[in-house]
Parts: sequence; C-alpha cells; structure tokens
Amino acid sequence: MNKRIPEPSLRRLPSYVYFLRQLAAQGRQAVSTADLAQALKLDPTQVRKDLSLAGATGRPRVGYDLAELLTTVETFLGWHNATDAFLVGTGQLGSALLRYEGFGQRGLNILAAFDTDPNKIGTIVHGREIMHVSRLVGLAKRMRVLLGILTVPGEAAQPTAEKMVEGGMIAIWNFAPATLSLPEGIIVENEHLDETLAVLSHRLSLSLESR
Amino acid sequence: MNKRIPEPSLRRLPSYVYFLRQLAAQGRQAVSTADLAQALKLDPTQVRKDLSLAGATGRPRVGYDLAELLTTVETFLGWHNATDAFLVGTGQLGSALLRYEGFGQRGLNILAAFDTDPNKIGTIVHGREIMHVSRLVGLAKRMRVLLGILTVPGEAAQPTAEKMVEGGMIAIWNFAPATLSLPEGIIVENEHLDETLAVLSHRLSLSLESR
DNA sequence: TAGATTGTTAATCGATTAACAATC
DNA sequence: TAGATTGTTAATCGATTAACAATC
Repeated sequence: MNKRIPEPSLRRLPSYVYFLRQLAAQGRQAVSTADLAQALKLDPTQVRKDLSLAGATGRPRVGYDLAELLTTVETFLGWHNATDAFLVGTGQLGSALLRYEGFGQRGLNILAAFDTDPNKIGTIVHGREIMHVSRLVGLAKRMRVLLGILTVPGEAAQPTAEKMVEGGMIAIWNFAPATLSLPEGIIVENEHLDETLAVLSHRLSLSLESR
Repeated sequence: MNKRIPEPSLRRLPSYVYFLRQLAAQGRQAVSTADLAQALKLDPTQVRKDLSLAGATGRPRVGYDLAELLTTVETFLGWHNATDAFLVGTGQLGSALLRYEGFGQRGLNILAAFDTDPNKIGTIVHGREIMHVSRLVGLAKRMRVLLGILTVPGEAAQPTAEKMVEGGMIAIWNFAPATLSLPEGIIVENEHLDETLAVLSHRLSLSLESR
C-alpha cells in the first residue's frame, strides 16, 4: 500500500469514482472488479491492482463494499481535504476554470485570480476579485498557497511560473503551450490540448486513408 | 516511416513545433536533437526517434534544417489541412473552446455549436450561431463533419455521443467526465482535467509528507 | 581525415496482462 | 463443501534508453 502508485493507475482512479457514484445512486451495495472493468473498458486485473494501490480491500465472493470503496478512493485522491490555489491568466480558459463548479468536489479551491490587463484588475469573476500579477508573490507567501494554475499565453508562461515559485508554490498546473524550466522538486503537470488534438487528428487521417 | 507511431511520441510532437518556432523567430537555420532534448527535457535518442517517426531526416554533423523540420512535423500533425468539427455543449468550457483562436493554426475548424438550452439557441458565440441539438444529426450528415467535440455535463455525454455517431462522426473529443461506450472503430480521445488534478494533488500530498 | 551528429539495433525498464493461490 | 472473486506473483508487451555503426 505504501508502494509508489504508477501515474497511469492514478489517472484511472477518478473514472472509478464516477462510475461508483452512479452505482451508489442506483442503490447498489457491492461491486466487483468485473463490473468496473466492463463499464470502464479495462482489464479486471488492472482494476484490482489499481484499487489495491489506492488502499482498498474487497472480499472474495462478494466484491468491494461500494460506500467504503468510494470513500477510500476519494480520500486517496485527496478530494476530501481542499487544496488552495491561485490562478494566473484570466483569458477565455482561465475564466472558464474560475467559473467551473466541479473543482470544489474534487478538492481544489481557487482562492484568487491574477492578470496584467488593467481593464480586468478589480473586476469580479465568480466571486473572486482579479488582482494584478505584481501582488502574486506577496500574497502566495502570506497565504501559503502551494498550487498555481497557469492559464497565460505561451510567452508569459515561463516568467509567470518563476513568480509562482518565488512565492513559495511547489506545484504548477500548466495550461500554456510551453515547456517550463523550473528548479528541481517543483511539481509540474501539463494540460496541453494540442497533445490530444495531435493524437485525434493523426488517428482520424489514418482512419480516412483506410477506406 | 510507415510504422505506427506510439501515442507518447505523437503527444510530444506539438512541443517540438513550439520550440522550433521560437528558434525560427530568432533566425536559427539548423537544430540538433541535443538542442531539442535540452529545451524540452527529453532524451536526445528519444527526440531522434520521434522525428524519424514523423518522417524527418537530418544530416550528421549539421543537424536538421529548421524550416524543413518545422514543415515536416506540422504536416505530419495535420496542422496544415483543417479538420471540420461540431461542438456540443456551450457551457463555460464549450464557450471557451469556441472562442479559442489557436485551433485554426492547429488544423481544427469548429463549424457550429449546439446546445439544448432554449435561451442559448440562436445566439452567436464568436461568429457561430448556437443551434438546437435536434439539428445535430442531420447537419453532421449533410456537411460530412467527422469530428465531434463533447463539452456537455457528464449525464448527457453518452446519449450525445451516440447522436454524433448517428450523424456519421468517427472521432470524438470528450471533455465530459464519463467513459463513453461506442461502436468499434469510433475514435475517442478524452480530455479529463480530473486525471491531471489527481496526479497533481497526490504528488503534492506526498511532497508535503516528506518535509 | 577526424569528429560530431544522425539513425538504428539491442538492452532496459515499467506497465499491462496472464496465471494462480488465497479466502470468504 | 464448492465456487466465485480477491490479491499477488510471473510473463508479456511496449516504450525508453543505451550502444554503436553510418555518414557528412
């Protein structure tokens, strides 16, 4: 259980939660790895391994207790205790994330948003005032915010990320199309739509060829 | 060159393009895999393999011709000839994607958007009229649109995806937190923020423990 | 020519899947 | 008890990385 969980396993866990919630809403009490595997198109062995890595245990012949499994996985994912975050860059995508209601249930709490556009400073988006980026470092330090969400244009990504680190942040969720160079130990996770789009258009063109 | 490219390689290609464009803007003529590897924090051998899979060739002692390499990779990614798409679900995220200017450069052309909310039908977002979902199947067939972008709430994902397939679409870019069950041969790529968030919060909590 | 860099083949590493023992 | 399902160890598969030959 204390073994480092592989990233692919970690990435599959949220989908388990969604499916388990559906079953729970239907009043189900128990679930087997066969059920999960079929619904999520995975190998049953893989499901068992993932659940085991998340610290869940089931009972032979019965399966996993649904409520217990849900709690275990959600807790493992950290969805029960919120992580505070600052968001920098309130363009289309940044604003959309600010307005997204789902983060609360997933343990993410965006405290404030920053931008450089004078027209935006002082405006309120979904209950948060947009502040000038010059206040980022000081506020991050004072409020001990450890996670930064980076939704600035590509050119601004590197310097903005450096400010986040300067403010004491240790994790960055990067939506900008740029590769960040930051000190060892800083956790960077990229959300690059281009990557998925690349896979999609490549497969699409292969599929069109073979007709 | 005709060998199937692994998905991880494919996903790395867009980042090459961004870095190459930066170099091109600085007037550079040639680039080596060592340069690319250092900037993107990859292994030089991996870069060579990726480029080779994309059909690029370089010259020993010199490296790759920058302009030629850029064209080769962009073309391989399909960024030079546009793919038409319909977007369904014009909530925060859907609207943000509709307004995003970058897709054009990446070979994606969102022709129209659909929703079920009567208040939204008929309104214009970034030059596209929002239509009722009931028109999706017919229009997709008539216009031979093959790619659907799914930005509806989780519950609506499966039925909406089925409509896309009914309309003749063969690829779906799924942003909804749901696992889609569709006929064999339909290409589905998921963009699940939860997955990345799961990795991020788990690493963050590990990092906090070891202090 | 000498040496740097490409391009490919072989070795390693890690995740997935198969086999099977444990157990309710 | 018999049998279904968990949980784990071993085999497989694919991607990454190392080694090295080719070549400008």
